[in-house]
Amino acid sequence: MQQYIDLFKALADETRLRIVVLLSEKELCVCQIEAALVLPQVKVSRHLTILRYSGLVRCRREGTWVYYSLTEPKNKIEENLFESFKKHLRKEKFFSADISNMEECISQPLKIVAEKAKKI
Amino acid sequence: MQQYIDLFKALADETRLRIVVLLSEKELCVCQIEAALVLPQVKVSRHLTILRYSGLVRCRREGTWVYYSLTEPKNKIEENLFESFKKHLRKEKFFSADISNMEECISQPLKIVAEKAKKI
DNA sequence: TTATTATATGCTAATATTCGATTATAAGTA
DNA sequence: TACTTATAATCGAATATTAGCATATAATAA
Repeated sequence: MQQYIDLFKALADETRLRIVVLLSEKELCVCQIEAALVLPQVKVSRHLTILRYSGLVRCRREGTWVYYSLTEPKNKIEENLFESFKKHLRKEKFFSADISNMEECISQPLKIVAEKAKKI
Repeated sequence: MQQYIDLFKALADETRLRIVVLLSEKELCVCQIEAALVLPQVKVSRHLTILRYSGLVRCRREGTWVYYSLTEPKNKIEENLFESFKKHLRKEKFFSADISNMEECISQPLKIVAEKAKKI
């Protein structure tokens, strides 16, 4: 029971939902998420931590950069929901704009993206 | 965007999630929900109001009794999620107990159920 | 070592959510 | 009409969540 409450709580915040939709496309590092969503470092990092505690994402460090990705679904609800995100949510205006931004970001070197993110 | 946040917020509460799972089985009146979930009237009524505002459920009055049911899904995410509830969540220990309780309730006359609910 | 860069965390104020107790409403019945 | 029953709404206290600023950590470079 609690696992489902936690799942919906994790998704019931705009910043976190946007992050999750981005990550359901691709593993990303923090500065790429900041730049794609045009959100300040503290905000992104804080919500990534919450998502990590909720078990929805994991991270791995590569030098100074930390890459985040979705974890494997822990139950059928989660599995179907995330398939649903990839299939439907990404097409919605708001989310597709985020994804376009993200795609532009990942086409550039991390240093440039980090610079851009710093100015938010 | 906001519609998805609202959806997950609505489901991110134990009482509301239990109610929604019950209602995805069958239209029910308030006292049947109280009795099935063994929760006091105020609590059930308040959360039904929240679910009503979120657009997940509707109600119709029949004499003194008010019957609640799920509305038609407003988007693909909602549609898939609710199919998922009917297919998977109902089988989980916690929810299947609620559903058994509910089934016993609906086999009895409303007056008896209302009496039982009053004692919670 | 110190400096720099990328990311995380403490602290606090603002805001939102939940709850229980009480009171209100609306329909049915005597 | 008054009375009962089923359900809803209001109020205040307790608790949880979010945001921003400042600071901390961890890796790298000089």
